[in-house]
Amino acid sequence: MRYTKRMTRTLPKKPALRFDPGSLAWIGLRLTVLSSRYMAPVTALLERDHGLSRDDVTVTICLSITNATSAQEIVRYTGRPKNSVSRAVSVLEERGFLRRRTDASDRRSSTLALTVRGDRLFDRIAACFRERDRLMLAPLSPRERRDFNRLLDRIATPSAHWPAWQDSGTSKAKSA
Amino acid sequence: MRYTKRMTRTLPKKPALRFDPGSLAWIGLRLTVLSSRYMAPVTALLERDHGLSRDDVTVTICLSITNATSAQEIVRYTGRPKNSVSRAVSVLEERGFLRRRTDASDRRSSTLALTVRGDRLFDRIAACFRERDRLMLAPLSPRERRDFNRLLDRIATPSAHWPAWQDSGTSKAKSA
DNA sequence: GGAAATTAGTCCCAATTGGTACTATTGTTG
DNA sequence: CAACAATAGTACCAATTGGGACTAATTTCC
Repeated sequence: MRYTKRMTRTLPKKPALRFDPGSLAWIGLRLTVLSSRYMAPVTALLERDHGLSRDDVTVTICLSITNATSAQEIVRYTGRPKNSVSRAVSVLEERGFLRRRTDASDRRSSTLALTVRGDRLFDRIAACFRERDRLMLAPLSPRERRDFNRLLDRIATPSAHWPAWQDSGTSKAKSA
Repeated sequence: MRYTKRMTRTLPKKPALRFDPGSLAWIGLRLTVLSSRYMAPVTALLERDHGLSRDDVTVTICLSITNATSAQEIVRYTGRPKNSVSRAVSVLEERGFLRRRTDASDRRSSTLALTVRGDRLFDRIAACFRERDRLMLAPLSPRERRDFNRLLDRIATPSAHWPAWQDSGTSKAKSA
């Protein structure tokens, strides 16, 4: 199954997989590849057209589609490092996309809320995602889409409580 | 990293979603969240226990489960920047995980192949992924797993040819 | 009540990253 | 075949990133 060096010039060589995709092997990796193919153009476009970093987008979305109202909650929900979230919040505030109000009941934290401009920004972000969703789901029939969505949900919901690592026998020794 | 057993005052507020997960809304985003919950512990563990960067892992996997034999093919397959791939290849070579041989038929490029040590490294990487897959698929029955896998494949296969962006009406103007 | 521990958020800075320019080699065209 | 274009891979370096120290506010525990 090796490529012969000769024909490599003209063909847009596509490394074939060495395992059966019909099997469950590497399902998480394949899911990750899919996710990155899905996201790359989205983040590229939002960066190019609106100067938004990945975390800017994450924070904006998080404030719109979850009930998170503080930086800490965004950190917990997204798993991003807290200084990155902090930075994104500052940027979004400077650019007038969100307002920060010190929480009266806990003056360490701030209550975050998108401004009207922030809402409009979110709308544009959401449009990108919807467009991308449409592309992704194109190969499936309406019924298959519902099935896929249902199964995805069954997997994704518990994922919030997955252990960081279920410490199987893997040794901790750092190999030289 | 456990939460304190007792959170008397501070409720472990979990930002609830503001949309129906039963609907198809935000399916790509949910998939991305799942992917990052899946991957984060894997990359953390491989970094901690073996000093492997994300790209080191990517390259090792790519050389094992695809037919890629050159840096360029890895670039094309993974979408990673070529200098990152180049760096990873150097690191893996220095550490004795792969061997680089100048391609006789095109002396610009090198033929890459994992060494025996590289194969063993891959085995350890693969074990991480399998463990993670097991966790991910736990909520599904055998039949549902096959269904999910089938639908994922139907989506993921064409994703290799998705356009970077299908230039919908979105303006290119950078909003002030 | 007060010392100690915990938490929200910011700041600093070393390490990583990835765009771009560059070298070397190969392909292409007249 | 000379000149030019394209490609594989590396080097350079500016920008981004994220770990950890730090401040301020709050909770816990005695």
